[in-house]
Amino acid sequence: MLGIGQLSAETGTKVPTIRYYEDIGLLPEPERTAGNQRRYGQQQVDRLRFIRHCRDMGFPLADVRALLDLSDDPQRSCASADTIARHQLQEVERRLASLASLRQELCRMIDQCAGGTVADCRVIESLADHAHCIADRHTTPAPTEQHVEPTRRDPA
Amino acid sequence: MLGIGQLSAETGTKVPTIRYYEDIGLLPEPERTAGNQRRYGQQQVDRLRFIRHCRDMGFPLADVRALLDLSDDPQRSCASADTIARHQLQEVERRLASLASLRQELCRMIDQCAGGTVADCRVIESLADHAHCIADRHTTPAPTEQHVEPTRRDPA
DNA sequence: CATGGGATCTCCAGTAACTGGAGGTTCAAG
DNA sequence: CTTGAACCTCCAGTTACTGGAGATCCCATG
Repeated sequence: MLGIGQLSAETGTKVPTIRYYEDIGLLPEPERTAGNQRRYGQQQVDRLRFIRHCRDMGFPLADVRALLDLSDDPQRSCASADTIARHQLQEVERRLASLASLRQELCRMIDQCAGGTVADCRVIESLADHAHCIADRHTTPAPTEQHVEPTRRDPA
Repeated sequence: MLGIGQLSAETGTKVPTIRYYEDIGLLPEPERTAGNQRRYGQQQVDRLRFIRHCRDMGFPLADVRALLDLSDDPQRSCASADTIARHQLQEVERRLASLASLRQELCRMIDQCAGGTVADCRVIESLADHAHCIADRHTTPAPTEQHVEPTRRDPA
């Protein structure tokens, strides 16, 4: 049986995070010593590793929860697991694309910076000027712009 | 002069977000009508566009603040703007790399899913099994693992 | 000039996914 | 038996917003 610190070291998860996962019900309440300290067995280690792996793959905790429920019941069809993974893949590809264009724009900005004063700094200018802006939300004087679905909130 | 709703439409920024930026001091307090409603001029529009563009580029608000301070004072050297941008570029490239390997792993998972029950679902298994895990944090029984710098918290 | 409905106001609470600290208790080595 | 590291609970803070309640304002009609 491991203490919470050992579990933490074993899985690369911070101690408060483990307690947090327990609070929100991702990890079951573990056994306790007479003195009220948590003790974990191999099952918990595996479960936490599963969670971490999911998180590393970019799954939000809600998806992780769904996946855990799934894997707790091996009789069920794996269709939903597949769906979640596919959905996640789409998300990842969306982000890849947007990061790639972002990188391009950053490179352009940096390349053009000659190192003088801010007055003629290309970086600042690029940031202020939306002529070359790749994303077209929030562009320039769009006359009749409605809420085109912000799409904001990829915390990239 | 624009009302907050017009500014919102003009820049693709939600109204509460504009007020939030004002609260945290990114946007100066605007003029008000006799009835206490905010009115914005072109300067504010530009400033908010600058902010949005920075955010779209992935700069955290702290960096945006630094960039704004910089651009408010055109005499200063643009070295720090350049530094911030370069730093951001590194970050972007780091994320690109990690997303790319993530995509690979997701693809592998999905390819192998034969569509049966969870018991033999490759997706679930992949998530549970760390043999192929690309990231090596939180891996398997690493005997002496110290805090190798979590590196977690790219909210990808 | 009255009125009504949409836009705005402030304040507060909540989101995700943790993270950290205060103040107190327990475990295990020496 | 002592001592110091690890652990406990509770709570507040982080980032970057987002949403709702309840009250007020603006302005285009009638």
